[in-house]
Amino acid sequence: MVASVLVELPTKNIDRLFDYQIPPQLEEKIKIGVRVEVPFSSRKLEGFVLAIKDSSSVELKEIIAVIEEEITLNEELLSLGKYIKKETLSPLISCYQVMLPKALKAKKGTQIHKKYETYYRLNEKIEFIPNSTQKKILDCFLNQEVVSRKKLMEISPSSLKTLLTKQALIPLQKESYRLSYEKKEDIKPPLTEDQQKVVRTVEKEGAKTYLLWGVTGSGKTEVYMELIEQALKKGKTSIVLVPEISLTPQMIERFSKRFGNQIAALHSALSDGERYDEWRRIYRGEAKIVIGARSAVFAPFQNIGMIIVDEEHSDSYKQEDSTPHYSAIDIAKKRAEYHHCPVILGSATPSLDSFARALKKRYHLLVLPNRVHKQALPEVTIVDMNQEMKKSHSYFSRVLLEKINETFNRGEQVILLLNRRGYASFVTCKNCGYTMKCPHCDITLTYHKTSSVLRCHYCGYATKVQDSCPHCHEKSLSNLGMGTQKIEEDLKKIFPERKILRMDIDTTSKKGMHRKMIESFKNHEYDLLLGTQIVAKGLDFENVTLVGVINADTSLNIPDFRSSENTFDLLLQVAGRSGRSHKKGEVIIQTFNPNHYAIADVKNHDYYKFYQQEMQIRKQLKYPPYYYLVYIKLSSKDYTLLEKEALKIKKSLEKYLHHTIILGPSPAYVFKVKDTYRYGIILKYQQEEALYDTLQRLEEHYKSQKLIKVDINLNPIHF
DNA sequence: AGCACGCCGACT
DNA sequence: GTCGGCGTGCTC
Repeated sequence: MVASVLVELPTKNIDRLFDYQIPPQLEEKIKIGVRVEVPFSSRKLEGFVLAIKDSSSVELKEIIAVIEEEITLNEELLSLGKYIKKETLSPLISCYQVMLPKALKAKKGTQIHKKYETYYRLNEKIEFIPNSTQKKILDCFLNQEVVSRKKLMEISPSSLKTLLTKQALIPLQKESYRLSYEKKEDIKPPLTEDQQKVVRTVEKEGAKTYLLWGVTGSGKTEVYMELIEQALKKGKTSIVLVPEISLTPQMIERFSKRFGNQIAALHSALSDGERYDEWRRIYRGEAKIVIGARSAVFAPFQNIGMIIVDEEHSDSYKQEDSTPHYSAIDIAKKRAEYHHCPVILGSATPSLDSFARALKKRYHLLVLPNRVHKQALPEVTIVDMNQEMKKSHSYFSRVLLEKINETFNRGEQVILLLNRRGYASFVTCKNCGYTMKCPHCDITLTYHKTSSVLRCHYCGYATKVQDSCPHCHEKSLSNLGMGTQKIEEDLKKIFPERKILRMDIDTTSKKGMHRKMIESFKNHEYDLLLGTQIVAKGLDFENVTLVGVINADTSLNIPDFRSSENTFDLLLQVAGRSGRSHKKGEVIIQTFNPNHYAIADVKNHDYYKFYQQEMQIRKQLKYPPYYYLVYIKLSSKDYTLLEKEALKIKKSLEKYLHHTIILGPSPAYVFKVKDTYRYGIILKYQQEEALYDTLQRLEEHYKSQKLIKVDINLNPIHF
């Protein structure tokens, strides 16, 4: 017997099947979908068996071993991989690789395995005169005693090899880290009428995609849990997707209280061994509910009864950083189709895309218009910082300080948001808050320090940096910035007798720290929680009655057509942290753009009004959901070659795509990374028959090229 | 990704 | 002329 194996090479230039002889002792274990180890040109590789046949036309080597007998890609996942390949123009192997945890690479029976990486140190005994590339490698050892293989390979694989044969470098193995996780049990409250109505509708309507639009504090999680319970009663499993699991510890806690060890949580803090165990529990059907980030959508369940995507507007559901660039929401819908089950997309601020579909009845719209405890949504006050800055030179307005003080005196707690999204290099006026934008794309211009030029990285428009503001003519253009640390210090000076807790990447990076901080704030060990986006989402503290936003504007300045949407979402979400229980809540939003609709519409919690205004702009400027986008990223170490090739690609795209707007090539937002230059081409289209074939040819043509890399991202989030 | 093969410049 | 550096191509 012969097995056709899709080999797992890290590069994409091999994405095809190789035939192997199945040795008699493995005949029973080899099935379609299993992961195997095979010899491949003088070393071992892993791969997936995709076909079994009687004979082959070439001389064959034998399969070495089956890596994991138990967990295989079933029929559904095998066809899902092909679907992803088609949708994302990615190599098939990468589509299967995203489905299974890396931990499966561990041999069967390994519970905890340590991860090692190759490093090198200098061999002092060897002396020779290096050439220039070799010297670059040796220079890496000036500051460090050991340097990773990865880093040296980036300089020059062949020179590294030469140095190794000369024995100028000595290899050694270094260990990486791992983490852990826990669970407990509990009870449930009765559903409100609104919640019951939603549950009944889903029961009645069945297998559809639903958009659950529920205001903050309306109890979406209770609805999710009820729907999952219904699925459990029918003997079915459920998948719950959350944006970034480490940011939603409260969600996991509620689920584990209700469902105990029926849940499996897949989060980034799991060690490979733990992740492996969770996957086995899922595969064996011991776990019935999976809660996890994007990749949990591939949970290998047999009979799915419910798929939930919480905070569906979150950009983390799209895999942007590596191939395949898939959307977990699309995969969820595809899997739901297969299993004939509902998909619930939940949010207080649905993405424009989803809301537009709901209005067109392509999604079934479900609404939770009220908060659970009949509490009104918090009152929002918008503070014009243009006026404030003239009076006091502080970034705290007087009204914010007053309100903080009052809240403290009532024995209640405060959350302060420092909106740090968008601290990129854009130029803004300190006097009037004006930000330089591209006249063609309405996108914030990016400041390039080296050439002192402002550039639009959508279309390539460039202009010299002026020294005075074109709006108010003051000489006060700058790229401002302040950190949570500075604000924490100032707050401590203003309220010396109060306890202040700072939460940002710096303070929560340590394992378990985030959860611990949330606990202690909940227990009122602190009066004020100061943080970045981390404090805006999913947190539920009943004693918080004031939310303050120090700088609502910064995220408006991100050079991204979604910046208004992202700003509005963030503000509405953080506002929702206030007055969630029986006490009335308030929100103070400080801004230099009090009339911008992304800020003004937060005052009345008016999602629909914001939606309508933003849709108009999207229509005018030809952005989604009116137009589809494709981002083609080109990268190379050779700048001239890249520039030449980018223009060539544009020309050829123009030749084949007649109903598409082609922007660029323009330098990427981060133009040069590790000596690699990056260009981008953006496509905008509504209907383009030739698109798929053209992009496929482009991908095909460049996939074996070493000097130029082409990365195609359909419906991109970031550019 | 590795490794062989094969082409071109520097040196016994 | 040969040695060894680096680009090209193949891997069941």
